Amino acid sequence: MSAPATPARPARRHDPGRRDRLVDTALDVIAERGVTAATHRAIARAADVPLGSLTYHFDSLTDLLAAAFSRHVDTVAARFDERMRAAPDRAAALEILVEHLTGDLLGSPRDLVLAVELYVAAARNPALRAVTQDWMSRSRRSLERHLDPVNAREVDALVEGLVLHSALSTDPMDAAQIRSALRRLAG
Amino acid sequence: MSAPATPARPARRHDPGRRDRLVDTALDVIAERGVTAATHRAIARAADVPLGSLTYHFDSLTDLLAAAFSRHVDTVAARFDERMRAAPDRAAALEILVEHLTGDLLGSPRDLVLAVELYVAAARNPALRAVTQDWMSRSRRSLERHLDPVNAREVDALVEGLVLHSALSTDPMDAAQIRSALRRLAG
DNA sequence: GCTCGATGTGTACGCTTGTTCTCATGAGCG
DNA sequence: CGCTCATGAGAACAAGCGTACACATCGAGC
Repeated sequence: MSAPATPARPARRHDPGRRDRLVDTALDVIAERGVTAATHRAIARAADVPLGSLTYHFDSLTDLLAAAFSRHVDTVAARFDERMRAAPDRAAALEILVEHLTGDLLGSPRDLVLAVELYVAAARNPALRAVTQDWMSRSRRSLERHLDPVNAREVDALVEGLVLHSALSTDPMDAAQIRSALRRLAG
Repeated sequence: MSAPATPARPARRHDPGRRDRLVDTALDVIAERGVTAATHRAIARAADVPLGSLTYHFDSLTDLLAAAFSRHVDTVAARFDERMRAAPDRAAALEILVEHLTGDLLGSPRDLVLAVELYVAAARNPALRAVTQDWMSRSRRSLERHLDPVNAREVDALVEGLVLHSALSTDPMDAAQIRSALRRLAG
């Protein structure tokens, strides 16, 4: 046998789009095991690429994490803004927000975890704080399509708290409770 | 000279209360440099004790961090509950809450940072999640002295979100805004 | 078809980490 | 006093980390 039937690694020389794939894989690792476990080696293993490949494509681990979070924020913020833009009026906007919270966010543990992990990472890493602030400002701007700036800020804070509670508490609030609270605060 | 004039370390053999001091020092390190920087060595250096002393007094680093956060939660929760207990009625309770948020929490970066660091640590460490849940439930119970359970929960979520925003955002809300939002939600 | 620069690979280095281990010490008790 | 054992001290270890680097490989332009 000059060539093994099933090589352990497919010898992926010339792998265009690897950079992109690394960003996605990094996000997966963060979601599954947390930002502190998102090491070069863990991401390399998950993406099935050699260790050196990471430092070739990204100057540092922080760069890679920033790229990953940045992509995630882009995705979520764009989706949210699209929905808010489609709302005909304030009442509809609030209902969409409830749907967004209870359906998407609380429904998919992944996004919830990623949100908290971003807070975590940003709390100590200045390079990632820019991503968090981008997220906060885009979220607020979306809300401002139907709420005045001050109110948008209040609602945003409540949403952030609900997310945190849902992630860390044992018994999260249900859709009806969230709707009721949002209506009162946005009243 | 058989004995140096100023020994680098006072040879603190028999140091009763060292365990307590280690817990406090751990909290200081967490507040100043974050929970990820709170290593055995960092805490030992800050407390001016040898490295081995930490694993002697605490089975593991997690144990030490849990003890530290637990003590902090005790302090803050007790202080908060005392104030809420002293409130004659609902309106006064809300005002005290505003004071608590704007004065104590947002006034002292230390408590704010510790709150976020606890979220961070609990997000990944199951042993610390118990401390977070203890904090959340005590905070809610204090609020329930003047608010019904459902409302207490809503207010608690808003407070959590406000804390997070204050810690990570560039322009925190002022006391008047916070008061207004709390009044509306607790209405 | 050859060269050259971009990309991929694998190893190594220096460092920090949590934890363990052995030995020294001295306070409390008979 | 003398014993004993909880406590203190400091060195050591294995593991994991980010990063750097030397070498292989291949696509594209001449």
